[in-house]
Amino acid sequence: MEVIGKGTWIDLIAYRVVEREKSLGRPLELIRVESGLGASGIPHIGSLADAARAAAVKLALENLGYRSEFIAFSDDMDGLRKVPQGLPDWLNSYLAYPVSSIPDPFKCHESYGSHMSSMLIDAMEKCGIEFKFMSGRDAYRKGVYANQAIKILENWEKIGQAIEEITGQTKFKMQLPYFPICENCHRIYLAKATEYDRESQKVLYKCEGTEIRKRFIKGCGHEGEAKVNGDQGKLAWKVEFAARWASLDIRYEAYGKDIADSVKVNDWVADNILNFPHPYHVKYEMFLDKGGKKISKSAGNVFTPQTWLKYGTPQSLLLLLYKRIVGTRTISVEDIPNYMDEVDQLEEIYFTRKEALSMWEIKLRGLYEYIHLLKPPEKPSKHIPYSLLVQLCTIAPEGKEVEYVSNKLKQYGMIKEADEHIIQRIKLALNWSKDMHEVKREKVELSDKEKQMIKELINSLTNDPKESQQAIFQIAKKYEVEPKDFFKKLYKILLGTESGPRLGPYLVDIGLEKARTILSQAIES
RNA sequence: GGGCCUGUAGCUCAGCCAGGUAGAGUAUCGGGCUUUUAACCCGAGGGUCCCGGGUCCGAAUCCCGGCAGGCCCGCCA
Repeated sequence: MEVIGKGTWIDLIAYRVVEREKSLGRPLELIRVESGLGASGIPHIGSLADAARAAAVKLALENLGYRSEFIAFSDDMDGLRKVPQGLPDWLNSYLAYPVSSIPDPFKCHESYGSHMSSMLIDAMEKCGIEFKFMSGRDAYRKGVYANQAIKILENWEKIGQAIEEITGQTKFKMQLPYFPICENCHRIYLAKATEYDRESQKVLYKCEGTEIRKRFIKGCGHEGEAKVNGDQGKLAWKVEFAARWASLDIRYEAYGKDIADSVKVNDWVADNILNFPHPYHVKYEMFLDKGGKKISKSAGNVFTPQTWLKYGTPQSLLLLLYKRIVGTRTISVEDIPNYMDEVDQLEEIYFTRKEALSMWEIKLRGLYEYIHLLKPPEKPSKHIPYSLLVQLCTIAPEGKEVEYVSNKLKQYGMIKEADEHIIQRIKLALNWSKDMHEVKREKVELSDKEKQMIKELINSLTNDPKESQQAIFQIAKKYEVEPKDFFKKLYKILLGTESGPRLGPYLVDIGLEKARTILSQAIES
């Protein structure tokens, strides 16, 4: 069997795009792919997935020998329909405002919309993804798809009929698929446009109000007109993609199953009204949050790419997104160690298995190249299991974690010197350990005898791990207590668990001063 | 009402989209670490790949039909 590109699903999509374009007879000088960047809420990992995968298809097309471009398109003309959890209440007074007209609640960007887009852009940049940015507002302002909008509005009744046939929705039989921004109250969606004037290319509207998310929002009653060629309003989603595809010559765009109906309608509009064969599509399932200990406890905390990057490398995040496209993915911070180790496994395969490969290995090597955006490193890095780093971080004395962990790694003979790469990994594992592997010391019930034993231990601790270890046994023997039980109590006090690392070395590692403090506190309570 | 996803070891899941010897982590059990019970290291057991048909030399994987759980859309975008 002949392998396409790097052998992954990404290559298969690129291949199918090219084959389809050939059969349509369209020019192949430039194959443009697109991804929409949501601008109305905090970008989820799923938002990054859409963009990262489109970027990968672009790379695959180039790898197959075609020129390609990836456009990341910010939907910043969309109105705010719901204030995301965790954002200030005053945003409620901006409901139905285009997100590009709402002040940035974080005060660092031009608008609410640009703040949200910039969070996604930040994640893309951290992953090394290259893209060409476009803003919806700019596109409307410059009249980028004025011609398409005019064609759509001229045929609005035909389209309304098609929308009913495809989705059962009858709304657009009674109004234009165009939402003017009310020039009086500056909100979108509330004004109903029922008439299109071909001569002046204007839409006549009345700001009546509408139901958004089961809540009726009253309009201001203003009657006005909006010029189609400009940013006085926007096309409804049901037709907007089509206009965008046709004017930007988009050949591929993936979509989530939540907007499947809109895509169907847009395909019809592109094919039948705009005479632009719709782009090749792939439908993907949603990402579902599984949450994770501390993370999910704070309300309204969506799983952002930034959250992932706090614990994992960009490559581990891209692995999550590129591994496969089919099927629902549930994501959790608890999975990150697995993905980190899996990246190392892929690297191992990439650098050791270069010939006589099975399809399986070809795919994995391809996957490794894609998580490096087809620019894999020349040499493998040092592999240390993430779980080991986490464990070392968990027992590391506070404030000196990186130093402690790198010293341990040296002792284990795993590294000679802690370079930048290792230190980075330790920091990620440290974040994970702090948030996910929390040491919770609860009050431990102690008998007077046990208190006495601990007091004696405090006095017998020395900087020699062996001596300290022996001290525990000697004290247990002296008080005629099973060493086992004494150890249990000590673990409980120090780590909140019933078992743990060899205590002598551990006590020395955390520092005698600190060990004594913790033990003294336990006696006092 | 329409569409989609999932079902694999006790548990959590990978493998399925391009068919080729059934995998990992965890739990369990056994062994190791010259006074611990290790969170460490080595090893073992553990499977009707949800059920039933079909295609194929060959099916966890592709097709058809069930069963069970979940998700999305249904006049917001």
